[in-house]
Amino acid sequence: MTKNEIADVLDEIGTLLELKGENPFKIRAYQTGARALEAIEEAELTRLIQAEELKTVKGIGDALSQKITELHTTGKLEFYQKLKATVEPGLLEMVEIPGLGPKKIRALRDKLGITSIAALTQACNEGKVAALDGFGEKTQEKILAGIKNREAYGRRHLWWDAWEIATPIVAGLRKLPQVKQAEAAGSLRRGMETVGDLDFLVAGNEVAPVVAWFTQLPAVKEVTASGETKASVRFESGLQADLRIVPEDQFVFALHHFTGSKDHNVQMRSRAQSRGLSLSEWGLVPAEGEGTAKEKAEAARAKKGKVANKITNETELFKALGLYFIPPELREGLGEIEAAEQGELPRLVELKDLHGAFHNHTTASDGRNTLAEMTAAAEALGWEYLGIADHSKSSYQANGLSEERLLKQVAEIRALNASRRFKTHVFAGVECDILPDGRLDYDDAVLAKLDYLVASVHNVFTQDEATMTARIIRAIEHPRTTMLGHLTGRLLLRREGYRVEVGKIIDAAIANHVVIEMNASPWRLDMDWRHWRKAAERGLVCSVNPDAHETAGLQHVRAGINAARKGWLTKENVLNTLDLAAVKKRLAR
DNA sequence: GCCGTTTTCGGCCCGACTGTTTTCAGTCG
Repeated sequence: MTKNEIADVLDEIGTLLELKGENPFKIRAYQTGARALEAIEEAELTRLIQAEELKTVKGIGDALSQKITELHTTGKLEFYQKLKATVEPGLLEMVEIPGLGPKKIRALRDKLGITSIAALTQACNEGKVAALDGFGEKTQEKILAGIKNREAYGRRHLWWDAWEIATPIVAGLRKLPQVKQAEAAGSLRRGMETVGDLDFLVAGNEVAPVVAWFTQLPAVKEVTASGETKASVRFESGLQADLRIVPEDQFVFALHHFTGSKDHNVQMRSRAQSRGLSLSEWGLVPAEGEGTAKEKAEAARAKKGKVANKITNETELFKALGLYFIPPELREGLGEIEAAEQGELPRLVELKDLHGAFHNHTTASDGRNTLAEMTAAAEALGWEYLGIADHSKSSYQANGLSEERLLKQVAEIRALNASRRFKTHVFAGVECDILPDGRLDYDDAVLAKLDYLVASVHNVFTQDEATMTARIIRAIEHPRTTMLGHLTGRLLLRREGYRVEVGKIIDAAIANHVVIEMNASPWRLDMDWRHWRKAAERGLVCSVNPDAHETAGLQHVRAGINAARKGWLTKENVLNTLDLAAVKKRLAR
């Protein structure tokens, strides 16, 4: 079993234990263990298991170590199977209905014998649920609405789509006279590849006009809540958004809190606690004494107290806990706090570091803009160079280029550069299919005419993991291969990637001086950011590639930079931060 | 179930909101 599959099992064990009413801390231990596991590379996991050192991983102890080992070696876990047999499968589905948690689900099962969503729907319609102790009319309605919306609104959204909606809203909020500061927090701010909902945060004292502006936005389809400090809406796409308005001196704490992630916040609070402090969205206050953290923070503000008042931005908040500023993208609870304590946080790559980008398509294959249009767009972005890489001949469906058409395009590119029509230099490349046996799609004589080559898998996704891995490694070992395209072929929210042994491919890429791309298409963001930190430490070079099929697609490098930052990458780790002269030198190797 | 610059036992992040309640449990983030 792969580590992600094992992590899924641990998460499910956590949910099953919840449904059985187990100790909440035990449940959390399984969830923490799952997160710890996801942060380990596949090969490293194998090594740890063989060396019996799994217990050295923080969050994994005796029990989890034994269970992970069993899952990894046999693909099964007796404990899990027995546990699963004691909980009706329908109850697991019911957890996804908003407003229903383990306690209520158990009450429904114990008192009404409900073990499926269908039975639950019927009981609600018959009014039986409202009659239960602890339930009522509102709860019954909410459950029915939740069941109805589960399909339509339960899904996540691409970061890019969420960002396009959020950006003008933040700008609009900042223009309101009542607003002192405004940010979009949450997974959007952390640059996650997909976003569940939007969290807007505003500093200001007047609530009503801001809420009114927000709930009357043209894109709003439905206002789901509107209160004294908060409003919630749903957009046409099903994307939900919360707006919170807080006093100006609380803004920084709320911003940090609602940016998350949950794991990061848990660790930060734990750290505060070990220093005799209590951290919440209200402030950072001494932990001892009477009252909640909220009351203490309010008291501190009322008398212009020291702790809460001094901190006006996140840098100061982190500093108060002995940490350097942690960029939002790193706040996943994956070691960023330890690194911040040691002063070992990387200086993350930024959008403005890019001098150009490889892997872009034109009308020659399946792009929607011509070579000249794409080059003009790159010039408008201030890029020194643009790499063209249209599809190769085996990609019939994408109008892949025959040898003749490819060589014609190379000649066109050479002529365009010679004409000095654009300031942007164009590199002639190809996105070359990796054939099912790992060979490339053209003869060496043709490939020798190119400046660079992106090797990608576009067909026969069904090969088993070992075969696919060997196929890709063979392509990496080809002397003409510059970089590997979309490592797994995944399409976010639509299609899983094909199965590959990522660690082996990373090893092969490093050994052969092959770059692996961060495909910046918002649907791909492949290779996944979770692999990059360790891969880059071992010497792997990244290229942030837009995979643009039209001029607007070049902008997608923004999403790629996000993902690269989540992977702890610096400017030095990214090929296309090099200037033109340096890139030419690198490609000539 | 995990973990330990006071602990190998006794803790484990914190608060808002909702709906159901006369003081709070459950859910959510």
